[in-house]
Amino acid sequence: MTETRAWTTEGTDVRTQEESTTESEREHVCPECGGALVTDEEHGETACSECGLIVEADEVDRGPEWRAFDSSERDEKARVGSPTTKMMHDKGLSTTIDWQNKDAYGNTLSANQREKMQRLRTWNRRFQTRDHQERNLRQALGEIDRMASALGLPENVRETASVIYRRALEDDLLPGRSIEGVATSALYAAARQAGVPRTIDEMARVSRVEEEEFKRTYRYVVRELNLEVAPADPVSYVTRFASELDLSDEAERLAREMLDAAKERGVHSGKNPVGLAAAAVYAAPLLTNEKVTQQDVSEVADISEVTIRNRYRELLAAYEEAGQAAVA
DNA sequence: CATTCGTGAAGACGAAT
DNA sequence: ATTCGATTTCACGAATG
Repeated sequence: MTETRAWTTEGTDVRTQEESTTESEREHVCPECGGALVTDEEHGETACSECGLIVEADEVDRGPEWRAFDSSERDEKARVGSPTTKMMHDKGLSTTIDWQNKDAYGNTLSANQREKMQRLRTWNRRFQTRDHQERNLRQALGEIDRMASALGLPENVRETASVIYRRALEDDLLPGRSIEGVATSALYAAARQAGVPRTIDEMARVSRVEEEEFKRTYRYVVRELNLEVAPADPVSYVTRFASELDLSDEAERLAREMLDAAKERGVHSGKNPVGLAAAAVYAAPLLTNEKVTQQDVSEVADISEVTIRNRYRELLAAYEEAGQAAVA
């Protein structure tokens, strides 16, 4: 396919052999016959002008993918349009309407016509912005899907996330922020709302944005959209942490119990729920004589050992209180 | 020796101004 | 934008088993 291209002259390659030799660079010489080398930018090839040997062929071929053997066939197969550009979101392929109230011959339009054109401009602008939002959305949804799979989040969470993202898009929250960041935030919020929260660290690990940007964007999105995201329930982390630490069911049950006791006593207000969950997952095995170090829990939960210590003191206190209340 | 515990300094965050 | 209070983290040393 590529080898024959050097000899064919069909398609949009209307330049003659002489033209291309004069306008192209010829710094190199053909290794086969010593003839001048010609770079054909349109087909992404560098070929010898004498023997046709292709020296470089792995650049982008901008020529047509079809071949035509006479002019009628060419008319049939050719698809027309301006060259594409990366400067515009739609690569310049969409309709544009001139601002001047002139027709194609330069004549001024009637008032009636002018009004019509004004309406057309309005609609055309709407289609273009809609178009670019569509692209934006598609990329974001792809990202949400990718991260959701990486985090093992179920389908309904992805749907919630995409709804949140759409709202962000409609409320013009995107300018100045990355698609990635907003997508990550939407997924994080959705997971929390669905009661299957992931920690900020887990999110940041699968996201393509830095943790700092992610947190900033998340706060912004929540505030602007008035999202109601209740503080995560520590209990929702317990199962995951417990299984990663190979805890017994007994210990896991105990951990939940302690968290419930703590919740009733309002010990958890203002504290990082992850830290509380970590403390419970550390404290429970102590009571069931399983060996789990603070360091183990710290690694699994991404919480410092100090915080585990602080929380678990409070947790034990609350649990004992609750226990005595139950006895009394 | 490993693990746990407690502390003070420092950073980060949200709220209020 | 700054300040303030609460929380979390880090680094360290001491205590415990």
